Amino acid sequence: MPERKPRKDAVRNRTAVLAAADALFARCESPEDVTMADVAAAAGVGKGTLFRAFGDRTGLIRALYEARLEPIMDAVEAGPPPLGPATPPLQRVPALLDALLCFKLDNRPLALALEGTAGGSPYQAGHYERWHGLLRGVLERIPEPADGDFTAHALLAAVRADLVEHLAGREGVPRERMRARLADFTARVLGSPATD
Amino acid sequence: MPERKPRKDAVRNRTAVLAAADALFARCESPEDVTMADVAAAAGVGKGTLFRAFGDRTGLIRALYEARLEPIMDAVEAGPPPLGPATPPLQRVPALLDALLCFKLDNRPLALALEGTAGGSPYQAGHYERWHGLLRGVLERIPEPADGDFTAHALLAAVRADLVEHLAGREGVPRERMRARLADFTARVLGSPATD
DNA sequence: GCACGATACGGACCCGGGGTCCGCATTGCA
DNA sequence: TGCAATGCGGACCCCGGGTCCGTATCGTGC
Repeated sequence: MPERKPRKDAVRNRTAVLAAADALFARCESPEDVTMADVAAAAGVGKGTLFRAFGDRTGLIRALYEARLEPIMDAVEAGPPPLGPATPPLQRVPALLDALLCFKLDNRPLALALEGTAGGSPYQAGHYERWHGLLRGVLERIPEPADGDFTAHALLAAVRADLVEHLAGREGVPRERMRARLADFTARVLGSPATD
Repeated sequence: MPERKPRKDAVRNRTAVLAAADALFARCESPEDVTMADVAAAAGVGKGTLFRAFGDRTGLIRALYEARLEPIMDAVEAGPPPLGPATPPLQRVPALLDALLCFKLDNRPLALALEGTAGGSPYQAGHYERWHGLLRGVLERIPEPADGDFTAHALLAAVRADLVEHLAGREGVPRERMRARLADFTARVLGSPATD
């Protein structure tokens, strides 16, 4: 498996496509009105190129998403508190959720596209597995919630892209308010009385 | 607006389509491999008829969903405790969520279809508004959760069709266990220590 | 610098599914 | 029984994801 190095034009095209797609998704109302042909055209590339580079639509979106998410994942896996692994669980859980929420607020169309495209649900998206595993692990280091597995699922559900979109986009809930609400909710789930 | 009564064959066809679609959705792996043409064929009807009766795919699914949901809605709006309006909020919230969970467990493909089809998210589905308004109203009658609006969203997110599908279908979590987990989670959100 | 195999390009093409249209059949009222 | 009005059906259109292959580009050995 010699992992032969790709041709120069191939990588150039790849990055061009990534950039074009990023721009298109950022400027769109709904992710499904960014078509593959659009992306190809915007990148000055043929559809074939696009599909060869990313396999299919999901692959493209995943690549974009991963690129954007990378810094956060780094911070989570090896960064300083409150995201990094050295953080005590009771602070880390809300920090993780807040980071996820902010990420989705900052990348609404992309997150929406990923969660809406990957086979109809985000639960086979790979990312989800990682986040869920992570959260679950942290939750299990505190005694309170009996079942870390389900709790992790339920907490992650509270920051799903379309809910975020609904609140932030449709209803115009301001960012800080959403963060506060989520923090509140998380605190309540963790058992510590927050506001009262 | 005289509300002219429909012809007899029209209503016959409508019910035939409903029945056929119901059967098809019940017997399918994923809702997107039930095609409109399939439904029409199974009902012994032309596509035109189908679209005339229901407008579009979403309309069909909504009609099916509503039919299935009706008994529960009745029980919620005018039934006895623990679902009916006479129930004290602290018991009614978990009862509502449990009912919703059970409903989605019993109608997995349908729920999946509805939440996955309606414009890419369930949040403009109409049903959602109702459930959310209801839950929010009940939540606001208890002092604990500061923001009933967000709390309602977050709790409803925990019983989303694709999460239910993921857990019950993919991971084979048994029904009673899911109900218990959800009850636990709900209790924790409501501030009352449940298991410990 | 050249020639030639390997690699990538691109856009015409295919396919499948949602949705439409209109000539024809059924209905139901006088 | 006759005649609108209403509904039927399936051929048809559109559009988007995905494929294919003749052609252009790359890059390596000489």
